[in-house]
Amino acid sequence: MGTTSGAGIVGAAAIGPCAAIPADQMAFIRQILDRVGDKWSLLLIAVLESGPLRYTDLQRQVPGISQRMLSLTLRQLQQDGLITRTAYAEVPPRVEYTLTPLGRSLHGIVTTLIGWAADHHDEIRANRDRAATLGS
Amino acid sequence: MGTTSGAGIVGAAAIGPCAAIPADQMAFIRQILDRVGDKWSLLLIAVLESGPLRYTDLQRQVPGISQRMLSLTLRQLQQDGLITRTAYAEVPPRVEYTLTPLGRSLHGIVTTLIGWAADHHDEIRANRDRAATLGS
DNA sequence: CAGTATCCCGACGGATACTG
DNA sequence: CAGTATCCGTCGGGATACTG
Repeated sequence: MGTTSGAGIVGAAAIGPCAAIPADQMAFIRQILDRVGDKWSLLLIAVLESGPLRYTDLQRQVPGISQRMLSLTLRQLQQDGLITRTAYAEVPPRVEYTLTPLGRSLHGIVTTLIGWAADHHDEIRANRDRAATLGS
Repeated sequence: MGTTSGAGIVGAAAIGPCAAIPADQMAFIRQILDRVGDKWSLLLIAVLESGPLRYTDLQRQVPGISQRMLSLTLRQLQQDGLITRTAYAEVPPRVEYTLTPLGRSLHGIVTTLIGWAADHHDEIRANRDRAATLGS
């Protein structure tokens, strides 16, 4: 599918006003979304943008993440081939995590999403507050 | 995408190899991610791309979503100002949901993400399977 | 330093039934 | 048609303690 699938979806939707995304595509969209849309993946990818980071560095740069979730998320990302883990056999053990090319290809989207969040954060906040006020 | 703030984040990250995303930005990035990264929001936005849809249409076009989650997600999206809800006082009640301009601005990102998912789905699958095999 | 192991709670979300 | 109400299971994920 390469660069065609994305356009394929758009194209399909453009065929008719009610053209749904095919059910099978829904399935793997959800799979990717589950991985990418979890609480920490995107944040870790965003933070890894600027270069390799060690376990402790990641923990420091992503405030609020627990050791458990850091380990878990890193392993998932690694298994999906989005990051690589490199352990150096040294006396104080050192492990570095790096984005793979695949991970870097996602990073552009992450950056865009973060940019969108930054741009519209205030607007969304306002809408949310306004809805809460009207609802009360 | 972001016209100003996004560049700001990128710029900040570009300052130094270890420059983290500021903690306060982390906070609202997480807020946006929580909303956008949940199980159904992106799918609903994707489906609403092609125009207004009614409750039942949405339920049909997003296979697997329960009435409960459809209602809940729609209300959240509405409160955030990403979609509008229009009820027509007719004898068979009719309600239409539409993307707001804000929602449409997100939709571009959604499409990109879905395109990415489509493009790299096979690759990720392969990586995942390979990791599972090696691990056993 | 770089993790793993265990406990545990809250929410996310599905199924079902009911309503204006 | 367009929802709401209720019940209930699953599991994401935090806190804490321990290990190579």
